Amino acid sequence: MALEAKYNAQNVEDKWYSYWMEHNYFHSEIDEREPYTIVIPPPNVTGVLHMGHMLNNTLQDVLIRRARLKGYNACWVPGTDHASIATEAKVVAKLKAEGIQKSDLSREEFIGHAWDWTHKHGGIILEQLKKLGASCDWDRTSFTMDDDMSASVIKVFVDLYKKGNIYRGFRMVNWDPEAKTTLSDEEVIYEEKQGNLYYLGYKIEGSEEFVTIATTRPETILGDTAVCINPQDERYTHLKGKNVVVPICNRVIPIIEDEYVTMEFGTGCLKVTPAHDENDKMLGDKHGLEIIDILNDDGSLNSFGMHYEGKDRFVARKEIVKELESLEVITKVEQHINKVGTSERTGAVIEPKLSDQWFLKMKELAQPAIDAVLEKDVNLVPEKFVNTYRHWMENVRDWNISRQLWWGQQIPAYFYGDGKEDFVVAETKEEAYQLVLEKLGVQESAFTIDELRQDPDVVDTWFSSWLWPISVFNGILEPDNKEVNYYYPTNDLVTAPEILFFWVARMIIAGYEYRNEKPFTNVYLTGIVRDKQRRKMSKSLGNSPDPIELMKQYGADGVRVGMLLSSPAGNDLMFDEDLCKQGSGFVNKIWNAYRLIEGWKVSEEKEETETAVMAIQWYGHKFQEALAEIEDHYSKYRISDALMATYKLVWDDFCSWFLEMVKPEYGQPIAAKTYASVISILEDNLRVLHPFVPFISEEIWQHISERTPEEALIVSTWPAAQQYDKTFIKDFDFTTEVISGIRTIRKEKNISFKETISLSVVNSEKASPQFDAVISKLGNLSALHYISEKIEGALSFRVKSNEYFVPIEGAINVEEEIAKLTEELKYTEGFLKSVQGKLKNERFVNGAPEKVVAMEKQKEADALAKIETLKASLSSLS
RNA sequence: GGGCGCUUAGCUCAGUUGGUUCAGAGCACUUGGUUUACACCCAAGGGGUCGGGGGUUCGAAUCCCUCAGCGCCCACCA
Repeated sequence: MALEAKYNAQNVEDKWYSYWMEHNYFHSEIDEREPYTIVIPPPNVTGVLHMGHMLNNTLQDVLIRRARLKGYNACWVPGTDHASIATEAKVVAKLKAEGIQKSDLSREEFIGHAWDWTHKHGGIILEQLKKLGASCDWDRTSFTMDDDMSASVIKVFVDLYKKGNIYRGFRMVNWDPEAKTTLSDEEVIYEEKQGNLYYLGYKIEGSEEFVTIATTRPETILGDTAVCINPQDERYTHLKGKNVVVPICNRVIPIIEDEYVTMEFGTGCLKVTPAHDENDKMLGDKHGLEIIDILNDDGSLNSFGMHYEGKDRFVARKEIVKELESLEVITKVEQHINKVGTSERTGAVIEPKLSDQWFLKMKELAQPAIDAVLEKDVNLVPEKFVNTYRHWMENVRDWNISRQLWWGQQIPAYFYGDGKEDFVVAETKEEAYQLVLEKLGVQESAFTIDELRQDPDVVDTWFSSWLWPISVFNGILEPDNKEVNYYYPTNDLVTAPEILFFWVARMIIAGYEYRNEKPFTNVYLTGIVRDKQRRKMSKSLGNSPDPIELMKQYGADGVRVGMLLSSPAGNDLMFDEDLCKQGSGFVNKIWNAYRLIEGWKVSEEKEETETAVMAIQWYGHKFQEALAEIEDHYSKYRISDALMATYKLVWDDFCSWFLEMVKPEYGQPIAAKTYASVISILEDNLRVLHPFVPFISEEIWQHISERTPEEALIVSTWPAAQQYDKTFIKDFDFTTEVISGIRTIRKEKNISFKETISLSVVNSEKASPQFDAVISKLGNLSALHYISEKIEGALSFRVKSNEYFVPIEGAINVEEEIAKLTEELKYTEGFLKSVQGKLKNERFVNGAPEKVVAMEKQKEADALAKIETLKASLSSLS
């Protein structure tokens, strides 16, 4: 069957992906082999594939395919995340477009819509991953809202509550007025925003005097319950113990004293609004201040906002400024840059808000997770993230895990009264009921189960995904099951540094808490995919190419290579479509190399050529050298370097040198023995190529000969490391220099590559003649002579101290030649001078290691010899 | 404000404990080449005071100090 001249990625890729699926190669089950496990960072269930996923999953697939070839029981668990807030926001928006408000629906109805949405859009992203070639064990596909996953979350919640790690607290939390839910500290993004610092005069009670405070949020004066000064501040000594009047609402509030106030900032006089600022809350608690919350859940002002009631906080701010101006209490307005917290999901400006929420105590839980990373039980790659991780973990604050949403695991807390402590936590309502009866010490008749009210809130999405490496193997509900015991801990985790705290750190915590063991050994942190202008690729900027389109254009193999070409761990990837072009160019190169081999006629009678014999020997060594380098790169997770080493091995060494050497003369057959070696070498190349370009490698592999399903490349073996001869490689390198010299002469003198020439050498280097046949073939020589005297008037070049001559009638330009030689002489003399300078320096001779001194001496001798020959050549010319 | 990291060829980056092969790779660029796998190709070639300055050393891209620029993370300064 003749091969198509042009490689059709689309057809080939679909064909082999189906074949792989059909034969279940991706599926893993417990056996006697050592497992190698990766759990996918579950993408949002309703998300679509973006460039970050492409990078991430290409890396994971490279790792898992290589592990599979290395004989591990490779298991890559795929799945999706229900993404509580993100998905709920999408569903709310969709319903709104249909004229339905969330508040019009019951919880059950809304969740029904959410499931519809999930079923409709969910899993698209997983289908897209298949296009990329992701060899996930699809039988194990999990979803964080699967029944067993949710049950695991509930079990863990109850467990942590019982252990006293989870508590309910009335605390200052981050409130997203758009999603109308609280957020964890990690979900708040601080952005620098240009704002104003308003200086407001508060009238001192019983006096005509004013005291000036500075604020960036003038609307909050309606919630002020004190003004605070530093007791050290002599400017305000006279105010101690007095009261002031808040403008507009005319509330009388005390002046309190606290060291907390920075005298240098603003006026050194601080207004205290305990309901709307964490520090103010702290002051309020300390000084027993009243708490006045002026905001509704949607960010509009409530009745404490007086005539601004119902107006959005930002509208109210503007209008209040106007009123304050008219009251002439604004003494100054300064431009002020401050950091404003915004919601990671909705972008809304976060309001600090006091409310009852569920919190997880982190400090104790974090300790084993800190130790694990510091003791390198868990390796972060690159290592620079260890510091960041440590710093965060050592200063970790309690985690607000409740969300005022419906889409997610509902908190298993049941209320039976109106008191702060009138609740129980249990896995089921029935258990909760029993607990309540016990707690109250009453009979069933006194309190019915229907009177129990489950907390309407759900847990943070990350409170489910932190169990992911355990729960995908059902290790929470059945801690001693065979699967989790076999596959856990997993080997590698590949993810973005953005979620180091959100997810990675918490998984490590959960791992130690629930398995008493790390969840994975290595964490490979990728960079962010950016465009050429270094902007992060995002939907809103519209600067992200569509991965599916890219794969159509360049083939999945091409895009994989493109993604990997420039993505060192932890460094951002400056994505450029040209990288994919380079990738598909590489695929094309592999394809054509195979077309060449495939087209040869094979002859049993024909003898192996000397060149081919040397080529096969050399490539054997070269391949091993490259393999060692590739392995080294892999071991350090330098995947792009491993790819580049493979790229050069295949393109330069295999195609440009090896194939050129074994290639039979035009129209001639190739010796059967040579052919067999070429095929074997090609197959080894395909094995190391496979993790990077799975499709074309399988295509060629299967085309080489008929293979049974057991013999597919995907489940074949990684080449074994062997001893190799470095000297042999070095000698060959010398040979390539000679060939380059011949090519240079041909080019300079315009001698066609088809025209044979004769070469003579003065072999001062005593170079081995073993490669002479190679030189003859690749240099297209008519003859190769060893001579002892230089040839006058011939074209010449040097490799080290060897001199090569190509006698061509009248081809030599004496002047040019003299100029060239003079220049080289000058350079060599300068070089000699610097070497001799070093050798004359006693401190160098005494201080440097012998090896280095000997080397310098050798350099000196070489230079002297070279100068001799150069001078001789010059004198013969002139 | 605290912490971490970066600065090497036009671009993206390697450069392991200072010393063979230390100034490299890929891409881009220049020049020449297509009847014989591939123009998504072949061959040859040009290109960098290793951010600036200072120091340690016989010797520094590599170690120390300092300055400049950039990036990331964390932090409640109104």
